[in-house]
Amino acid sequence: MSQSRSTVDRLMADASGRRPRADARRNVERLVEAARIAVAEVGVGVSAHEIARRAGVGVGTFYRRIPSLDALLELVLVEILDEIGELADRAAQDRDPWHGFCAFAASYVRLRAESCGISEALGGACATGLAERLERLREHFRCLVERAQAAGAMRTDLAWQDVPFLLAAAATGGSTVGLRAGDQQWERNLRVILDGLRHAPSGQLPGAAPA
Amino acid sequence: MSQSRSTVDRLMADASGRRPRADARRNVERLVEAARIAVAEVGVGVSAHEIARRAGVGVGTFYRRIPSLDALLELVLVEILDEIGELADRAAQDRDPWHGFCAFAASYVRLRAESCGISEALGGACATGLAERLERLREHFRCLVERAQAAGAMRTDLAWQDVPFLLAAAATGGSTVGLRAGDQQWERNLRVILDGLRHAPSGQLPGAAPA
DNA sequence: AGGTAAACGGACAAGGGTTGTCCGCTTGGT
DNA sequence: ACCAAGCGGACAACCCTTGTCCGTTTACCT
Repeated sequence: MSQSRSTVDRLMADASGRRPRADARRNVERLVEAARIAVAEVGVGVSAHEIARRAGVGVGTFYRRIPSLDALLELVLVEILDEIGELADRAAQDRDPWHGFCAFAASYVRLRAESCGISEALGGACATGLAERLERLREHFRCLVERAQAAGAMRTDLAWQDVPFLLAAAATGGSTVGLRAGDQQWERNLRVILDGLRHAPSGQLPGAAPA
Repeated sequence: MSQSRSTVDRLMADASGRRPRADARRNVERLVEAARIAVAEVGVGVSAHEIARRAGVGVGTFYRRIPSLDALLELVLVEILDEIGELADRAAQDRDPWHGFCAFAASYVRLRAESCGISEALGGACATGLAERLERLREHFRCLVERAQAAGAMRTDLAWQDVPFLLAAAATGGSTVGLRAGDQQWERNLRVILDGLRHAPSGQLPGAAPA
């Protein structure tokens, strides 16, 4: 929320020193919040009109304060990526490496499962502002995984680079073969994957670690 | 290939008894093959022009024999779903339930990983012709999983409905946090997941099995 | 209360993508 | 050599997108 406040402030910043009208600020707040929800529900492909509609304002109002649709989307995504970064920081300070890793994994998978926009942002090639965050995130993954492996809690026949893929996998929801995933499917998936990560390997992993 | 032949034959079938010209048949073959590759590489969102371009023919040629883009896509998808059904049949006849399950899982995940169109077809709400195949496929999953569980090879705290989600998860490829998956990432994912499926559970799974 | 500038909403233009058609030209088969 | 079947791709029609513009409304200040 504090994040969201500063985001709104940045958008409201005006070249002239004039203080903006109260309804203007309220509408920008609504737009940012609507964008956040829409990105989660619809994904990064959401349209400006759709966000305006959800915010209960016209498109004109959208474009008065927001430089472009892409700018708003990047704002929202960067905000969430920074949250993920904080989660990783906290997990890295856990006394128990395995417990810290599991805690982070759960938060990460949950965020991915609940916001398809974040999954897309993490998955696809993306804007300049995000690339920097992704690099930090990779560092976090490396740190958490290697610590858990060093503590003997995680199998060592896989590379830290495998773990982002496995956690992305755990977040796979939607539906398959006509079955619709419940809200907790990601937790069930994650449990199985964590069990697979902990136990002794059943032979050499095929292929090489991703670069 | 024999599948593909009959598919082409169906498309070439003409109201009048006239035998079609050789170039016409060749072009339809090329179109079906191009559609298959395009569905794998691009997904079910591929356009008619794109398929024609890949086949090296004009759009006019596309629409002469093919009733609609959707019809062609469904044709291609049904073909692959039927292949998957055959794989499941074969796996169900394996003497060793766990080995049979693993063999099917590997083929299934591989197909999903290598054809994003199939993943989409399995994942999304879909056309009438596919729904029937999905139902058969669910039956196959249930059979394979319950057999492996009855043999004591697979943990029993999860439902057969969880397994399609886990295998869909294993097929997750593309890229995450800026890392691009190699050709064998799905094999590495699957290995970890299979290890997680086999071993004794680490407590009750959260939530309920998907309906 | 009333004046005024800021803000609003949504019709609109412009652009890009889609499916599917049509017709002048080419080519395979007899 | 003939000619119908087949070909290619320009084209129409449609949909959805982003972003602009302007007549109307509204918050704020005196």
